[in-house]
Amino acid sequence: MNPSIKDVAKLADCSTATVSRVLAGKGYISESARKKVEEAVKELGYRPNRVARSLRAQKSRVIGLVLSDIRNPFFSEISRAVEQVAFQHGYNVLICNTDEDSTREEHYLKLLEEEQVAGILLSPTRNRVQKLNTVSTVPLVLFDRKFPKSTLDSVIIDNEAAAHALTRTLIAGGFKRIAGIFGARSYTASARISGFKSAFEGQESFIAGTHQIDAFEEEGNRLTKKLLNDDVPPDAILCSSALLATGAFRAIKEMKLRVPEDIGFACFDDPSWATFVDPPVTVIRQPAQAIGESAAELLMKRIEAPDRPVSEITLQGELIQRASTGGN
Amino acid sequence: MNPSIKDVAKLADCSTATVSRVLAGKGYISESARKKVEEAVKELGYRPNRVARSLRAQKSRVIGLVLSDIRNPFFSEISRAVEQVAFQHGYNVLICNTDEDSTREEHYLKLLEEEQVAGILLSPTRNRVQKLNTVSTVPLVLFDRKFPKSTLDSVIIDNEAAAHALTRTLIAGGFKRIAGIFGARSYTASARISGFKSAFEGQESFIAGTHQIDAFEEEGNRLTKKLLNDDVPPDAILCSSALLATGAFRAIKEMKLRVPEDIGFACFDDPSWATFVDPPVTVIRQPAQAIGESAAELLMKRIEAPDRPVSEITLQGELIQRASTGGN
DNA sequence: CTGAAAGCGCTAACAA
DNA sequence: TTGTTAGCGCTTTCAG
Repeated sequence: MNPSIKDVAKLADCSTATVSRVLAGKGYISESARKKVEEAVKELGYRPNRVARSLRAQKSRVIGLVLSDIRNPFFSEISRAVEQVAFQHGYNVLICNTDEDSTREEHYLKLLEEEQVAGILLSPTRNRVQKLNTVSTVPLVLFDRKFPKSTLDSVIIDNEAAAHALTRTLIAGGFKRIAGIFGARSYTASARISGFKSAFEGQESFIAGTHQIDAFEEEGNRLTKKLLNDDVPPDAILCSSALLATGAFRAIKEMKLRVPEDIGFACFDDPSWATFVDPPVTVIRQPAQAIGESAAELLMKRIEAPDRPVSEITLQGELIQRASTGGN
Repeated sequence: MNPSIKDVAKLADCSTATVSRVLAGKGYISESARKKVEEAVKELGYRPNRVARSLRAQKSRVIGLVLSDIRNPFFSEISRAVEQVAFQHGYNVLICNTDEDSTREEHYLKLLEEEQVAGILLSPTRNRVQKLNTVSTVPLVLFDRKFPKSTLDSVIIDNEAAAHALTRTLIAGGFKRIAGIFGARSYTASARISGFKSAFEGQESFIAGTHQIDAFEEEGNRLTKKLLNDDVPPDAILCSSALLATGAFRAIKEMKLRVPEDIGFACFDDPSWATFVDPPVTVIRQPAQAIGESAAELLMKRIEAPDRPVSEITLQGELIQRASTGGN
């Protein structure tokens, strides 16, 4: 058994309250007492039991970060930013991965609340608002995705504008039949689809299809092959995430098509390979770090002031034009 | 305030002990009592406080997974496997990201222990065994990396054999001056370096350099550019991880070199882009899923039987030969 | 079959 | 400046 505060008190010949005060560094403590306690702590290798502490305090210095896909570099980037901010405020971050599975999301949300975390950062998998009732008592900030008219803090990018710009780049490159591949039903997907669609207004190009699938690499690969084997295949493809794009770009290469001559290509996120494949890929880079930081800061504020007004922060994606969209 | 077990007991008109028994599903309970309690639970939306439970039980149903780099797909793959196994055994997984920073590693190890997790899975950042004294009381299983002569369970791949095979492929492709880029000091790096070196025995090719750097994309990029700008640059590069490889391959492309004509290339892990870049890259694919599963299973066993003998599981990497190593 | 009571390790009143 | 004490929410003897 690990030593408890009692053991320390016994060794330092004082009460547990004194030990506690020394540890917390508050209240009045004599120099001699402090010294004795510190020695005892060191000698026993004492470390406070956070579970007891949390039970007592009815909260902990831990926040939960619920990611919909840990393999998505966009989310890992965010998690690093979150950790950084949290650390500065004295919080620790525990990460949960839902793999876009709303059952697991619910499970983790419950777990985190039952673990009495101080707050939760979430990129919700689906559009079902009821879910969030399960964590009603815990400060919660949404990032990357939000709900239509929710009363929760959120940090997202202007997905509609970004999708619009990306699609327009493809149109400007001379592509006529553009297929869009988006993640499954979510606020983000809807917004991007709006932007995608609105980009065609008053243009000669048209939509060759708007697809929503699970945002996994293999799904993107499968669908792309299917589309390109159609009787009238699209002449350009837009993917709404790095994972989808990886699968799609692989499909294009597997089918020995040339980009942009045979097929145009553009995607969200800035996959690690986007600059060194042939040709480099036009992308919307999401300010992942800024998103993570803002979300974490918002959560810290919400924890400290649960009744503050709701903030909805919208950041802008950055269009990076490369050769895959032709034109220029 | 969330309802506590007392509230449930009051509403169900029984003692907290009865509620607890119903919840745990053990001990003798009358049908009528069970029903009343279940109704009360539902009505109040009661959810047990895990912190209190853990404090009482002196342990939790949570295991910690400490990753050295959450952005590395190899680790995210592992984390998914770990979660799957853990779930089957009724455990939840909390992920901590150290970014190869041993201070943060230590921090998280302490945190997890203080949070009374049931066990920890760790890919240790550095070779300092003392560190692990800080978690001496918690069941701990190492994966991906281990220590020379430790008394801890571990799951790794045969890094020496894998590096040997990968290097031999490069040599067979006719490359003469091969540079190896490895992650910073770790058991894994050492083993791979051994395999790298031993591959040259009795061969005409020789080592153009054995480099150890932080396993980040930018580092790989920087070093590769530097190497290729040398007076006598290497004619092939071997990278010991996907992240390093991404940076290195990007450097090669940025310098407009042709692979394998100007420079040979091979790496560990199987980056998502390895099949569709020009040319496809020869790799050692690590059985990430198997590693994660084995490690998690080992941990489950260790938790249930703390005194069982130490297991060291070694899996084999798979050589996937593609065009970047020339030959054939 | 059920309830009373103790106690996990810690902190915060309150008293001294 | 320090100690005593109560209690966070839960489970688990031990009696009944």
